[in-house]
Amino acid sequence: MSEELPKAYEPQQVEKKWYDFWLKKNLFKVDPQSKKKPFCIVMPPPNVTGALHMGHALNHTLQDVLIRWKRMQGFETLWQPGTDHAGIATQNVVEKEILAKEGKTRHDLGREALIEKIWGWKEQYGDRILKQLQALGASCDWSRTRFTLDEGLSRAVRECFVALYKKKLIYRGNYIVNWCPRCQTALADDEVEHEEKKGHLWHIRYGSLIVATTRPETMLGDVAVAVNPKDKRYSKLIGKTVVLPEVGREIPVIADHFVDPKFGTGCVKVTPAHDPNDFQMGLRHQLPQINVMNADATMHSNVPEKYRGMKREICRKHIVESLQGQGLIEKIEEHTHSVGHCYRCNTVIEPWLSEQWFVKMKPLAKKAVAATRKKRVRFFPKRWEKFYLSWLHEVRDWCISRQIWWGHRIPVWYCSTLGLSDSWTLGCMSERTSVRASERTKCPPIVAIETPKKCPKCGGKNLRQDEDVLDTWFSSALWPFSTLGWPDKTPALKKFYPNNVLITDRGIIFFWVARMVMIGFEMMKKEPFRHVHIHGTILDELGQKMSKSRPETCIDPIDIINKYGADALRYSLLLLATEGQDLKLAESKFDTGKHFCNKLWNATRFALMHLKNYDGKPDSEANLTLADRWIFNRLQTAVHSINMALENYRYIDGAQTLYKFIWNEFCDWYLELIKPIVADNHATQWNLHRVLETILRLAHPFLPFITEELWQALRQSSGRTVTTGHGELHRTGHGELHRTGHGELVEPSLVVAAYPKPLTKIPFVKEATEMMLIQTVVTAVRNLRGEHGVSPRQKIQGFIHVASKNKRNILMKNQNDLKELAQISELQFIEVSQKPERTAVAVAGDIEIYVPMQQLFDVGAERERIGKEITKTRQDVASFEGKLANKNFVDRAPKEIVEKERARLQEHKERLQKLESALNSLSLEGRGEG
RNA sequence: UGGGGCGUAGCUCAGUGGUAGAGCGCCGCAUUUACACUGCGGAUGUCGCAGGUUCGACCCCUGUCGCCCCAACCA
Repeated sequence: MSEELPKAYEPQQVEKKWYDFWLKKNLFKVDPQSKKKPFCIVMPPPNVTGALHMGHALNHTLQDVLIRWKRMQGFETLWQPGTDHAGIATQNVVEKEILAKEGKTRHDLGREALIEKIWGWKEQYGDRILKQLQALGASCDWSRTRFTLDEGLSRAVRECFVALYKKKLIYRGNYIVNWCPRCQTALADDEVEHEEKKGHLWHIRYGSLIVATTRPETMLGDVAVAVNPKDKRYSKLIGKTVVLPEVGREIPVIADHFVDPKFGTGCVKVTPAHDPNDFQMGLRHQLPQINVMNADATMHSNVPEKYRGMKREICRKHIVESLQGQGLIEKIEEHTHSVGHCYRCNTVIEPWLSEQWFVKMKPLAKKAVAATRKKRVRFFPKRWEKFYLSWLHEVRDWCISRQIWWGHRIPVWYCSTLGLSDSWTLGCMSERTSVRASERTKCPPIVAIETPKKCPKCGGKNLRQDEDVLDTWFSSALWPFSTLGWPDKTPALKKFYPNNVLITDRGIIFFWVARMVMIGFEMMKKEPFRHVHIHGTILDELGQKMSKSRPETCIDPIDIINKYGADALRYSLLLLATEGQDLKLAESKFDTGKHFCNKLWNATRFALMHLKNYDGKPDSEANLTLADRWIFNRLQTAVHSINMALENYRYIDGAQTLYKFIWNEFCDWYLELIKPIVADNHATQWNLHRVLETILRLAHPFLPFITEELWQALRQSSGRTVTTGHGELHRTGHGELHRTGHGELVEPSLVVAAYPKPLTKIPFVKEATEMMLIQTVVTAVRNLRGEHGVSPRQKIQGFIHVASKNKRNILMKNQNDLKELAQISELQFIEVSQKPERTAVAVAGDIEIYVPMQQLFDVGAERERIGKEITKTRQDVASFEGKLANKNFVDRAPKEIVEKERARLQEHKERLQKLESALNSLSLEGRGEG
């Protein structure tokens, strides 16, 4: 026997010890050569600059529960960890730091130096979030940790880019894109967040017309005014021209169906270089595109001199003032509209014309849709499937080039043999567009996995790589196979692709899930994963998303781990994680998990105290008490439902079942029942041991740390001869042996112990029913005490009448338990006629328990109590009678339902009768007394 | 404008076509006992509103109100 456990669970001392032990024993390490069935989850790679937040905590708890469960079930489990290089975010972080520390911008440093600095930063801080995941208990194979920008994954990105380019699924084009003037890069459509903003609608006179605009500063790039062809007001003007104020340019009036005659004045200024709709309109009418802004959203040199270099917001002010001065502002209206913001830095997005690389999405989406229809990819809960399909149906081409330096540089080279200047790489995209090196040389771009030595067309050696890098999500899209070694045909890739399940938040279904499915099919010909489990989003107490910009809304998981323990954090989250529903969180919620851990801790403490003299040897089931049999029945029922719950991603059901079983059955009833006898009953000791040991295995995926601590303590307490219930231990594939050869344990850990398997037939069903009867009677007596304010410890005398012979036998046989739990000193089984005078009565079904009043019970209170029960029972009886009096019900309802109602009516009638007679005798007594 | 979710006890949320559940909180009782991070007992609901289907609706259908999320449009 080891030292006794402390009185309360102290997670801080336990967690680190076991996590280190698991790592040291390589228990999370996968063996791709193993013959065991594979089970693989890839972690949604957290942002390398990130710190663990509650969303991660929930997401990784769910993954860990699943992976630990499967590992214990004997699967070869891989939980693939890693981080994402998060191009824009990471570059922003490091740029800010350099500016603060050295006062330098990235341009002062230059590309190579900045990238070097970022790698340095990554080496120093990049594993912070992974360490935090370890504190949570995440059982990933850390030896396989990958980073989207590491060498292998970069090769995968280049392979994929080249393959898609060759299939004409990647193209380069001059389009209007979402441009963040602060990050100075293009963004994909879904990287733009729209916010409702109060603004103005300025009505500006353009010669004979009045246009309405929310962005007067873009008028400098206007090339036309459009009206609806059916709009009679303006039909005469179509084909005419007007003079653009401020600029003096003559621009045509065109007719286009896009224009809504009912909005504003019905006249739209057309600025193809600064508005996506105008861009399309411009293409339809072959209009020029005049870019009036620089990359930083200051005004370009092609606008009137007085506006050049102004920020767009300032320019707007000046233009409006100038127009007002000329009397050209006809009206200013309040106008609310949604404005796009950069999802990384919240700067207002500028729609901007530039040359970018795109992925053609329609053909990819088609395959993904087909596969989803064929159930190759299934969503849990199912509704997210529709959500994802509807996005795929309307998918637009994906802008994948980013004008930043941190990321996978686009594997495209341009031949510049003719000795052109570098002008095409300048920051201003319009200039860059106007001078294409490749166009001048007439050599096509070279798209290659390896850096080319010379131009295959002209043999020129003056090659220059495209300056842009790829969207981070491009590399994330390859994650399910790039992490397994692709493009090499590794054993891991063979064994673990497709992955079994992806667990994530709905927020990245478009960004990531859909793109993985599309790219997975395109590159691997197979779905990346079979199931997608979408869990809820964590909200703060007020139901708002937790946001770094409002730190007061955030609860830091690491704080919670320090204060409550990782198991408490995990378990509390699991109890809140309703299927796919968002969860409101307040710190107080973590008490539940903490209390539960402490309960389990103390139950084990109790067991260890009472197992001190247990020899660790099995006994015979024949020697088990009713309580022993009952708890074994309840245990097996729990085993069954917890396995079912996990099978269906219903973590909350699993966690709740565990809670109820451990707290309300094992602790509240079983431990109380065995208390008086366990110390010298070998069979019960054996049963207590096996049930507790199974509980710890059952609970381990939910509560990895405390269960390991307790399981090891239990193991040591009974020496090494104890086998693990129904289980044997699994080999992990690496390092030492962890299983029982023939009952002998070598370096065991709960991590690789067998998960309790549901038995084909749940045992001791009869005993479970018997126990229920005892519980009913005990509860009835306790209720009586409670209602009369009689102390739970105050022993009372009891007389019990049981109409059914069978039930009476059961109760007689187990009267010691009954007496113990109900604190009855003397219990007599009687006929109704033998009922003593002056008693309080509890009625449970067809059983009556009479308790002599003595000084403990108050006649008045008892009359009142019974009166209340009678009222309620009468209501019940009336309700059943009403139902059964309804001919339609009796004729049409299923027979068994009608029978059930009849039985219930009978039961309640009897109960009523008993209560009435009890009240009656009390009343007589009352009169007698008076 | 379209899609989706939610509305059940004071709070946070489960739930099933057959008399409404849990945790927390609240009230009463218990104090050398595995655990006060405890035990025993109790109270608490027009299941958003209105219709419909059904023998029977919290559950299915229709409408409606409120809150939230997503997408599209917004000159």
